[in-house]
Amino acid sequence: MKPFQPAEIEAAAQAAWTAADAYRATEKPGAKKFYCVSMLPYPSGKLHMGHVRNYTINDVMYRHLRMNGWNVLMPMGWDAFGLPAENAAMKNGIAPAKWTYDNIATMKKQMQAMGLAIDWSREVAACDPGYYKWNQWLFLKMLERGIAYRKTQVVNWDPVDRTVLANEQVIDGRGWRTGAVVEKREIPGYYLRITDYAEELLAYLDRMPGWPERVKTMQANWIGKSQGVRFAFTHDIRDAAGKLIGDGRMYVFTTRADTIMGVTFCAVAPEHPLAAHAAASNPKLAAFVDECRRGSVMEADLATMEKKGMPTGLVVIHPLTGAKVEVWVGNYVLIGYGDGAVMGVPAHDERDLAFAQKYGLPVRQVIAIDGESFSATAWQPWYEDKQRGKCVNSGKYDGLPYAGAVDAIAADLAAKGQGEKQTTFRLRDWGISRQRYWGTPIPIVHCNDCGTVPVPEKDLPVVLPEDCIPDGTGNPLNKREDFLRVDCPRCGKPARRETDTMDTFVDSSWYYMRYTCPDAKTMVDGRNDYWMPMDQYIGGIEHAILHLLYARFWTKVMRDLGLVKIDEPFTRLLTQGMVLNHIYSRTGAGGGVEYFWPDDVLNVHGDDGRIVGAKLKSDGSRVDYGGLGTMSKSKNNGVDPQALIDKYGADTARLFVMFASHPEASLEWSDAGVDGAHRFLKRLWTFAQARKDTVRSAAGAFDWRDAAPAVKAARRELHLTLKQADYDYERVQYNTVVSAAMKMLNALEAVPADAAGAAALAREGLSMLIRVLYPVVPHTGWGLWQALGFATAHGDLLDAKWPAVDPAALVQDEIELVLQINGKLRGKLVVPAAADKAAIEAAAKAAPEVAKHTAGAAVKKVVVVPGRLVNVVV
RNA sequence: GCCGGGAUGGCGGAACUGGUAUACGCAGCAGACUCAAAAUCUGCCGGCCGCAAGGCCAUGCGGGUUCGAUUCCCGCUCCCGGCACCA
Repeated sequence: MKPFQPAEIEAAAQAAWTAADAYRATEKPGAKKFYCVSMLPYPSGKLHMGHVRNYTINDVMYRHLRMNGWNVLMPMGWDAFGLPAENAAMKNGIAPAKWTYDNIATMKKQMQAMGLAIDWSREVAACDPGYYKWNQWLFLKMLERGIAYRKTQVVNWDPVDRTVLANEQVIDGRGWRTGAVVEKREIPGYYLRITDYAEELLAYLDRMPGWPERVKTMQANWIGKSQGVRFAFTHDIRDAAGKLIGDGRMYVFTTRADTIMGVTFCAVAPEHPLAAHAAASNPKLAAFVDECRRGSVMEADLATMEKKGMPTGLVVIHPLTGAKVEVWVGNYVLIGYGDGAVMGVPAHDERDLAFAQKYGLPVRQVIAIDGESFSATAWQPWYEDKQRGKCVNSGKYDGLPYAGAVDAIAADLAAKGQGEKQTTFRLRDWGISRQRYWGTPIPIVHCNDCGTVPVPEKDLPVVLPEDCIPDGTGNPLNKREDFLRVDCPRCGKPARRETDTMDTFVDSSWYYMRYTCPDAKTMVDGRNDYWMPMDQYIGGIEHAILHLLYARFWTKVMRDLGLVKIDEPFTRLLTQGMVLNHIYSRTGAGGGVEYFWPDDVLNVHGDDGRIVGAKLKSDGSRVDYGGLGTMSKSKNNGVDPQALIDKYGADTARLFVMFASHPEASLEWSDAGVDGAHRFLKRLWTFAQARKDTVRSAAGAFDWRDAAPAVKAARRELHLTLKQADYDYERVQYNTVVSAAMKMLNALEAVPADAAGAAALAREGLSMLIRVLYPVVPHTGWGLWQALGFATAHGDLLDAKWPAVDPAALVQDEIELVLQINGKLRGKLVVPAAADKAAIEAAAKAAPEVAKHTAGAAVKKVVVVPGRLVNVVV
């Protein structure tokens, strides 16, 4: 008997697939096509568990659908531009290009070792000029149409390295390399008008039944459509030249126009013209404005920082009451949102109340709710309740509910020419300029005479030099004269190339279309119309908002340019959960943090059983427990899939990752269980080899009516389990598909080998089991299919027909119902399968358990759920 | 802080539309085989009480709806993801 040797089987299976060019997909008009894509990986060095999980899900889907007759395409590519390559370059002195290409080679080899059904003829890398040329081309089209435009953006500035920092490079408000306090700085950059598509991006969410509700909710909230009122406070504040600042108007936006009568102060951003005006004659205020410039631009930082303010000494006039309202500078007011100024209504906004209490500002109640009392000092959530309140202390608006008050107030503001209703979106335009080297060059030339000039289409691509090595002090392209020097496309005089590159989200916004026609002479061609929209997209939940929203936007722009005929790119979306592992660290005396590999520590538990810390196995010294987090190299908590593959083979790794949890749930890593997965494969292999001759001899037809009772029971179990597995495949719950395969083997093993029909059942059962499990463990499936001689009967397993449930195998004469009394399980009831409700009720009333537990009390009600249970209520 | 999600035995998890909670596997315990170990096989395996029959409790915590709640509703706790320059 041939022992289970994964390395040998996997090599043979992969060689066979390669020889047959088994995964090359072609456009077959008329055939039912299925286009499934995994979010393309960043080539960080080696595959990690998240990749293995992602691609295995995709591969299982591919093989299952292909066996069910679909024309399936599964491509792969590389998100090859990005910051990590520059970081690696700084650390190792290797050019980002070389580092990236080396990583791609390594990771491609690992994917091939996993046995993934990838059509490699369609491979795309974002750093290939043949790809990013089309980023540049579409950018120029967007410029022509006004979808792309230039304006200032606020960035994190490291004053020591004199460079722009990514949010990731800011730690506790300081630059990660220099430790210098980061400053906000305004610089020019290019934006894409995603806000022009906000309405459509929101509306189409309702037409996307194949997307998880949670993702659609997140996107809808992110787009954040809200109705409100934009209105002006007037003033007579003039600059040094005597000119009215802002034409004497300070605009604010509010979604709570019904509370305007409760305004007791206003706050403006530190960069607001009124703040600048006041600061010019007030050194203390100038110092405060300067202080506000420090810190990062991250929203999470801004939202959690201490709210601070300072009075400007300026007043503006309330548009409805005519009252004077103090203007403050607030560090929490952002110049980039709306008009950079907000109204303060402490009585009905929790954050305004905190601010008012801190600085002794008045609180004025203007909304009341029947039955609830109001306190100007203690916050109650109902103060913010739009639906229950009515206006009070609001003059002519008293008694109006939310909607009525908003309408009346908006009308009065409009009549004065001081305000109007407005729909706003939380969504902001997409800033794509990055002051970094390793990305798609933005195809713009700066000319002293002509200003910013687009590169003509015929000169594309603007090729990125591949031999730069960044040193952390800014974009190395600024030192590359051969790249910088160019003649102005408009006037022909010497000019200078733009050195900013594009956000890597541009690369990932349309790569899945280039897969369909990687050699097209245009951005996409007719092949794209065959494969798109994508039938199934699979990737991490962390991409639920940004990447997916940008890709949807990009698709709509391509549609409006006539490049594609679709409105949405992804029909079905599967957001796989994160692969998590414990994080252990220790902060050294110098402030540096050292991370420890989870296998090297032992947990220390607190009284409540929670992990409170850990000890190093090597010397028993204490390390801190940092909770669960995504596996990452920087946290030193990654599990190397290659080690699993080397030790057990790819199929064990695939089986374990699929079995460990539901694809959409996060997966808490644990080494235990990998052995179990391997043991199961070995058990299956051994069982099938032992039945080899039996299976081959039982090729003829068998009349199941002649089977022994144990064989009939096992056959019923097999077909029931197959039915369950079919359902689980359909709903992409692959963990229970694996369970189903295990149950099938358990059922087959339990049948006595000499029972009537045992040989026929072994043949039918193994043939079924191998096919059901094949998508998960294709190498083992391939090996067994051949060993049992099925190859000649069905052709190659990859294109073998999916097994069918035999309804006759499921039929039974009697069924077992659960007997409940007052909702508690008290016994079982066996009734004929055909029994009707009345018969079941009668049988239940006659059951001894009922007499015992009701103790003669009158039966009030009997609930009968056919096929499931009877509940007797007394 | 805001938005989204999660919590089920010692562990990973299952339970489809409100209907037997803990399928399947891991770990553990006992036994078989073996000189022995490994491997393999068989059995047991949520907690408490009980000789047993059986009973009670249990799906993060506190309430509610229902004949019946892991599932629906309200209020919490903790954890995870995202927050626009990590990808």
